[in-house]
Amino acid sequence: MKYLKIPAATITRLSIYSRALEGMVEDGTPVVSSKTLADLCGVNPAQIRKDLAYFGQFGVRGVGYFVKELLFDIKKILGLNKEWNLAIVGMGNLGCALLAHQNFAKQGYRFVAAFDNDMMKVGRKLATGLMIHPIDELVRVCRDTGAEIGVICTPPDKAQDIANRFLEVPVKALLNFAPVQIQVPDGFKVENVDFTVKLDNLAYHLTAG
Amino acid sequence: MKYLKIPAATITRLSIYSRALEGMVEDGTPVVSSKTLADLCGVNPAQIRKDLAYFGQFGVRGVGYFVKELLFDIKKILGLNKEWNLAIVGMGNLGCALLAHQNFAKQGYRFVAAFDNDMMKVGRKLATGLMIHPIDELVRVCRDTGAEIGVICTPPDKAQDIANRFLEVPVKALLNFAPVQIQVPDGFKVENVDFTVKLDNLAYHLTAG
DNA sequence: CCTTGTGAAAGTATTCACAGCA
DNA sequence: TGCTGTGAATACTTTCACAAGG
Repeated sequence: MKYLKIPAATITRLSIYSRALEGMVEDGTPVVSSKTLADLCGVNPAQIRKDLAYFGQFGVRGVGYFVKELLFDIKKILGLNKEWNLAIVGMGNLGCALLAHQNFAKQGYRFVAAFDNDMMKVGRKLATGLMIHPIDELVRVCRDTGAEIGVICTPPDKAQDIANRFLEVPVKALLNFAPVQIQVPDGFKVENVDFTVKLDNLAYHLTAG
Repeated sequence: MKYLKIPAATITRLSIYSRALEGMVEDGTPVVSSKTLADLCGVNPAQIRKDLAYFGQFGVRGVGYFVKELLFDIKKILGLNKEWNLAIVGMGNLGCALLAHQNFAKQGYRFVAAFDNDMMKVGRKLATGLMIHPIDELVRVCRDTGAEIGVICTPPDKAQDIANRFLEVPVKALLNFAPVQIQVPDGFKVENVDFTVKLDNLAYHLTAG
């Protein structure tokens, strides 16, 4: 496997392919062509083949891809052949909902630490058995629990400060639900989840599209 | 304003610019250069100028952009000079958290209808005064309440069926939190919010990057 | 002198089209 | 024959670089 810069969009699509493949495993579909998978994921078949080509050869000419094998290979590419430990900050409505959400666990993401600055919440035990810590203890608790990915669910004005604490752990990857752009040094990575940005796209589409 | 196909990425960035500009309005910053705004949003200054150029001329040479004016103009471009009515389906942890979330209201998005198939939930009144309806009533209630954007928070296997009902209303824009690709006809638009896709990106970065 | 607005250039990403192989 | 793997072609995006203008 020779080195080559992989487009970020390719990684995102691999993730989407894996969702579709998981569905096929459940249905018992043994083999799939790039055409069929493409239709399911709303992309061009050549796109799928190109995306996979960055990492090797996974198919059989004239046949297609073996679903289970391909899923396994994609998960391995993405680094999902291990569990990842998450630490979450901001136990408001959204934070609590994320903690309880089944999808994370299903995909191998596990919450190992939770934080909030509200003294009414600190010390409370969650349904999962997780205890809420004050934010001052973030660095220590993250180190103790082996947190690898930080999830930020605080109001926007707190987000950068929380991020800075994570950098100190160091936790090198952040999932940010606050509607601000977080600044991090090279080597760290932030993914933003901003619902209202998506809604704005829809609003634009309804207005102009 | 001459016609030209606008990149989807441009719309997403406009939305991000508007978040930064909102912050500046609060701080009382009167004027901003493309350079400063770019640093704040993590993009190239020329990118900002190009994005805006699709829609007209908004700046003053040698000076920059008047923050309030630019924010107003961007919001108008995005179609945010009106309120948008949302209908949400699936009142689990996530659905309830979204309903309660302040950001939506702040950005001019208002929930006007809520649905669930769980008979324990149907008929319950939420804190916002909203009543949970059974999904069979989706088409009627959406028409009555003037819902314009549908929000799907159901498990993945229900998502396409819900989408089909929305199409019938017709609600032409959907925000989908279920980790499946939803198929819709031309003219309809779906935006996906999949946390685990974002997490997979982070996992890849931690593994390979 | 500073910063916008914008053609032209560079850089990326996607799609085509077909050779290669089961 | 059918579908993958992939170079070549196309399309799209971003960045550069500078003229225009307060």
